[in-house]
Amino acid sequence: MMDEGQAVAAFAALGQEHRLRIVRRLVTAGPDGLAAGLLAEAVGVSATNLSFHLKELSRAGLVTAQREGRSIRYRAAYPDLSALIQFLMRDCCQGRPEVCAPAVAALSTCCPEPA
Amino acid sequence: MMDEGQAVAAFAALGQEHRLRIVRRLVTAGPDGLAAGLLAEAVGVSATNLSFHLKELSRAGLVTAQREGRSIRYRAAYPDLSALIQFLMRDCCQGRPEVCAPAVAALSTCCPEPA
DNA sequence: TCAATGTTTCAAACATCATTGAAACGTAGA
DNA sequence: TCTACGTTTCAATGATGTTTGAAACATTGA
Repeated sequence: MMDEGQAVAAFAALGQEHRLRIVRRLVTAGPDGLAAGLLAEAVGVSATNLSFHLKELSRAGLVTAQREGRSIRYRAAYPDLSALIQFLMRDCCQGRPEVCAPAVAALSTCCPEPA
Repeated sequence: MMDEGQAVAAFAALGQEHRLRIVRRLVTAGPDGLAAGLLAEAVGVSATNLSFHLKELSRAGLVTAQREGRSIRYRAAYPDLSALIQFLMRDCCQGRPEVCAPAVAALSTCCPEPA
């Protein structure tokens, strides 16, 4: 269960153009993730700058790193992204389910069906 | 459909302790929202500081304002919050539905059933 | 019209974040 | 062991964000 401090850190991490691009690129890359070098190219930042942002995202728990030979492979931390969404919407249904139903509907159409 | 710039602004707005509290308090307040004065008390910031943060949230499209006598009533912008969540998860299912299913499941249990 | 209330604006001080280039680090292959 | 490669660390700079208190603004009721 995510607490307020973690959520603030996560949102702050996502509230930066390059970092948001990094996360989205990793999300679309799927569980295999992507090496730092490829990420830098995809996002359009210098290696130095990418490293800075990855450290930030890592601190926020939004990505994970794993060395692989000379490269370092980064992956989106899917469970933490889910937890973040949960946190934001957690309280919204208190007595008023209609309020967050649109969000649920939107996400449901994104994925065929939870198995 | 939310674009990258809007999403960055929204996440940055949420990535600050006081602003996140403001939004969550407004989310739990439901469609009736809350007057600025009550918000300031609930969140624990000065009126001046609250005003600064509300302007930021307003710029990001996350809250709306409406004057009501001497007070100004603020409300969470539910559609924009939904859009933000959609944006974050939009691409995650490309060939890999299992990746964002947990997020969908989490939100589904939060709300009984979308009508 | 005056005073009281609720909120915002402004300017100043302070704190935090992003970017850059050079240097260092770890790994792999010759 | 040497060199090349991929990545991170460091220090310096510039840019942004946050907080504060005083003043201004809008609305209401006397």
